[in-house]
Amino acid sequence: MLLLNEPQQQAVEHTHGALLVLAGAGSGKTRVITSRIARLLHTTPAESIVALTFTNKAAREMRERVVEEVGRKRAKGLIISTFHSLGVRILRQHIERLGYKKNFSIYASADQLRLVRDLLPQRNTSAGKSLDAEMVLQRISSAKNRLIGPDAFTAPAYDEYAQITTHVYPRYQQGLKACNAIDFDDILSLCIELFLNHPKVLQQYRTQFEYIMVDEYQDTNHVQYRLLRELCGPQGNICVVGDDDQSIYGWRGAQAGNILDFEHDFAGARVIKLEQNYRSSANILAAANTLIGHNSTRHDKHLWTNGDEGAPVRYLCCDDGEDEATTIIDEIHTLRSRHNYTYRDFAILYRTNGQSRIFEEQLRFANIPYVLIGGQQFFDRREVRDTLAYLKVLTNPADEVNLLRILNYPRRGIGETTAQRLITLSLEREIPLWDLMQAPDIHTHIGEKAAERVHTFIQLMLRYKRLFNYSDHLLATAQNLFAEIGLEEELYRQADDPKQARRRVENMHEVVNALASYIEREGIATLSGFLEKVSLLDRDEPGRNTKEEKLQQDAVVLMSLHSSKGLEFPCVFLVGMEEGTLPHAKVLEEGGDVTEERRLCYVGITRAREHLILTGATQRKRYGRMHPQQPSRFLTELPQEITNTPEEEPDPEEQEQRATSFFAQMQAMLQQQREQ
DNA sequence: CCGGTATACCTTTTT
DNA sequence: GGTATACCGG
Repeated sequence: MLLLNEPQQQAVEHTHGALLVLAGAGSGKTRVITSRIARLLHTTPAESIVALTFTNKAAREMRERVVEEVGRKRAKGLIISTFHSLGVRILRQHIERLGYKKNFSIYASADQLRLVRDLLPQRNTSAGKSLDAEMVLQRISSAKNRLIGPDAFTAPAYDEYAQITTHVYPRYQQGLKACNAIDFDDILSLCIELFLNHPKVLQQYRTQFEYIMVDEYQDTNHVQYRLLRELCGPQGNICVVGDDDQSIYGWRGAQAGNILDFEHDFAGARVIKLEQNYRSSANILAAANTLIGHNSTRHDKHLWTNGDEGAPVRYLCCDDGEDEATTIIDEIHTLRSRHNYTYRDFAILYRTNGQSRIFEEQLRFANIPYVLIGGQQFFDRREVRDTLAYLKVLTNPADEVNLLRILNYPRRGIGETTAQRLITLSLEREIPLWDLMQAPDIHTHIGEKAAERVHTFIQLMLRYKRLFNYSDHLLATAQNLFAEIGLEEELYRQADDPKQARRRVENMHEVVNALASYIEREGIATLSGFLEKVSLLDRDEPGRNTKEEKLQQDAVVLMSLHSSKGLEFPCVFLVGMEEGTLPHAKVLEEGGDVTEERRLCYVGITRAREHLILTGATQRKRYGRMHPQQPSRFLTELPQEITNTPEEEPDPEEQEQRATSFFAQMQAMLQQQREQ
């Protein structure tokens, strides 16, 4: 085991009071955190140590590292979780004090949108376009992140959508409450509300959480900052770790100011800088330092290494997107045979998830295994949402957004008209939909035929509700339910393309698999427990245990720059180095923050250990049309030798590689033909 | 009430 | 190039 360097050691030993660790990329901050936890465990019970991260993946990895260091037994009881998981954990215990029931649902984007759409006035914007629910939702979300409630919300005159939000926000919040649901932002803001209104509850947590650690502190937003303040109290032992140069979530309300202000926010705070880099070659670090030097407001840091110069960083300018992909595949073949890399040593990083498509196609064509991280959220896919909607309603019948969603899915002859009549009646009588549907006299309002169908539907739901409550066979019950309502058949019927249908059915099965592995992992498995996990977007969970996934282990990794933070790879391809892509056009148009785009690029560069290759194209297909592209401004901000490199003379060895890669392509092609 | 086609609009980044 | 909504005919 390697020794800690001097500043690392200091950070580990400073256990009392406030501590800020400014940890440059690759400076071993995870080791500091885990060593620190290990050290605390000598004197403190595990339950009083809390470590907060932003992603489930980071939390899981941190726990694994701690377990490696101190053993499973001593790590037991440690609270290592995301902010949101901790929030839900707190709310599960105390939410009744805030007027919600314990079986509350968590609404993520799709559910939220549905709710907002129903509340939106039927008029158009001044520009004549129909109202965009997402714009309203954005404003609600950002208000909640600043702890501004529906009553306190005010709109500047120039912001038309904020004006609308003034009316929608209060009703949105009422709507959530009526559905016994909270949205993502509520998870944290309701915790604050709880703490402010119930000091005793807060006191209980303050006493329990003796040591608090926060990873990626530069990404905290206002609510998270407040939550930390509340939890750690005036004298708290709080240790935050972060790097302002890697702050890339400003658009989500993260305040890099939190890390810049830490010293006077928390009295007597100690600051320790970690600048020695253990990850990247000197060439890669030079690129990183030069680029980030173009940002002005930041804690001054300079990464250095004892290591070698390493391979030169390269920039490859390609003709178009397809050429970019095949160029990278050639590079993978070359690097792999020269350096004995495995596929998982390679990562392809891009600005937007949409860029993954072309790489997927070409990798598949070249028969190279790959894994796609992130992308279209698994749980946002329609068939998955439909499947989950059933489970949500069965745990929380007040959840009318999802009740209406499944009322006529699969088609059972309860159309829009009937649904509207039910809604109206429910408002008139002030009875929840779920109860109304069981009323004996609804046929007089919606007609005999419709009433009959509603009756059949609600009887089915009631029956399964009982089964889920009283049967031990969670999994079998769910499977029976989906079989009985004929979800699979519906998916086949709906899809116009059999391939697409198969994918959707697979996704539906994946939900069942996720449920199965949840049951396997958890001692006491409940439907609501499962839904909670799902809502917290633990996107690595589904299928994590499937065989396919295991077989694919040795695979090239594809992901967005945002999700690459915290990871490292021997070989990194940073693709789409073009104006409009990185930096993204949206940021440039809206006069947004180019420095954040620069940090994003910096994050990408610093993921690389040995080989870093930047690529871009001179033209690219956009919305199906070719469009000329300009090289990214960030290329001019790198050391000159990277962009000046003339094409190398292809040496004989390389030519041989080309031949090999051609051979591989032929093989792939033949393989494909055989499959058809 | 349903399923088909026309069409508009679009793409950041994620807990 | 793809997807979500709008509208129309059965």
